[in-house]
Amino acid sequence: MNTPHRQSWIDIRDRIHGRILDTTYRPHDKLPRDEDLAEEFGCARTTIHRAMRSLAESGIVERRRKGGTTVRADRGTRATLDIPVTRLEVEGRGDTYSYRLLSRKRTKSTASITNTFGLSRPQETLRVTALHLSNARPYTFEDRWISLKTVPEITEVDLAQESANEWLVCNRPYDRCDVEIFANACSAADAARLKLAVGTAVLVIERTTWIGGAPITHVRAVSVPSYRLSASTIAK
Amino acid sequence: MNTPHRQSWIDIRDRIHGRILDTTYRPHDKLPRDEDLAEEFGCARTTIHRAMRSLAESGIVERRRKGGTTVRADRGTRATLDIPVTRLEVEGRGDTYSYRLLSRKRTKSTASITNTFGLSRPQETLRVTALHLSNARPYTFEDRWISLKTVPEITEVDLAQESANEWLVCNRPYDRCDVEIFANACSAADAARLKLAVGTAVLVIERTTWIGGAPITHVRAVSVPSYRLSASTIAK
DNA sequence: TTATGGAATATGTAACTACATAATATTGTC
DNA sequence: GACAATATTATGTAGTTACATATTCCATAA
Repeated sequence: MNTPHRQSWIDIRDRIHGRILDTTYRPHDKLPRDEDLAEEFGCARTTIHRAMRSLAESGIVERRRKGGTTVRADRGTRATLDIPVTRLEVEGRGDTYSYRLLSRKRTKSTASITNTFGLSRPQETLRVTALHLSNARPYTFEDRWISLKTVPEITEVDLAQESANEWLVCNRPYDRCDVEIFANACSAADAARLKLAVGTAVLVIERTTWIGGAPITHVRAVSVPSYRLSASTIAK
Repeated sequence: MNTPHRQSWIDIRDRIHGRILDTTYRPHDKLPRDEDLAEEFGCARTTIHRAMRSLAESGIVERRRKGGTTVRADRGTRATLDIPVTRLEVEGRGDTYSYRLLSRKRTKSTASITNTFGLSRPQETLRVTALHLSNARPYTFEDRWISLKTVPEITEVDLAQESANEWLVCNRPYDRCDVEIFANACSAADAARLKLAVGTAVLVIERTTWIGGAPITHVRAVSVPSYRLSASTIAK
């Protein structure tokens, strides 16, 4: 009698992936329909579907209704980046975290920020600059703009005590986040705050978060030269 | 008679997310069991499961067998980064891509590369340096080490014609990829290759890929100052 | 008190069915 | 031949059932 043999979607995924690796299916090729693969592998279509979703999420194949599944030819590197809350990042290394509020000012958004927020006219914002320290040494400087229309309560938060970042993370979840990462020569102002030489190469992370289409905050975070982002993609 | 009312897992996800946002469920809190939520929302447990997996992938909740689902308190920013193949990135902007092989040498891995590859002893490698150009101007310089044990065929590829990157992407898929991103002051050698002033701030992306535990390649890619990585996380 | 070894339990998932949805393909009309 | 309406089709997913698996918890033994 036959063994029902429950098959794991991971095995199926790896077998399909294997066929892409050994060029049975080449870039631009169309794969068989889920149903045919299911029959071939002797599993349910849902299992094929689960495997395919994983491959699609990894950027290995592309799936379209009615269009079928094709092997992507433009596959680069796809990695999931985790940018932790600075305090936890520092403490996670066993270092001592501290935080210093540098400035806090109610102001209208500049043209650049207005544009980043996708608005047609300037809006009232709270601009906050602050320094995150690791073992009492400057670690990350942040220059933040908070929309007072979206987050009016921020004016009542004691930002000298609690970083805007953490207050927002805990109280203002977002449904969209844009991130930009680039290298920059440290300006005189940033250099002074981070105690670096002017022109030092620093990593800048800019983030803008939104909720329901409304901008919450935009922040430019400049970190010391030792700062590194890392990611690892392992097939599950 | 009652309407069966098919519910989407996306709706369910948003409702659960909403409860996290409005602090019905707070960081560290344990959520009800999937089965109870299913009954409450009037849907199947599989639908709750699908929604929960999405929330877990976004880093919003943490799930453990028997342990249940908890709201993460250490949530930072999680973004999926796509690092495209350089040629496609340049061409995608409508610019003209070109490629120049600078050097190609068989050599033993240095201590640093040996360590990166997770090996105990040096291994034979092919070291390749090359320049990617956009509109005939230097764009990215890459310094690559390819394991000759894992990829012996690379010696037969005409790397003056085809970039090692693209050959590897098409012929040597990987199941693990480590990525590191940081800012660096351009060395004299890198500056000459990219036609930049020494010390210019540049973004460096280091990647190591593996297949079945065996190292394939390690590459250090240095890009011109205008280079930016960007990512956007939109809740599906 | 400390191991340890087995229940109990919450999540994980495979199979099956039925239907939803988005594209594409086809047909009909002008 | 151009275009719009319609049929077809491959993937997407909800619901159900049944079982798998990882932990925690607890009872028992050392």
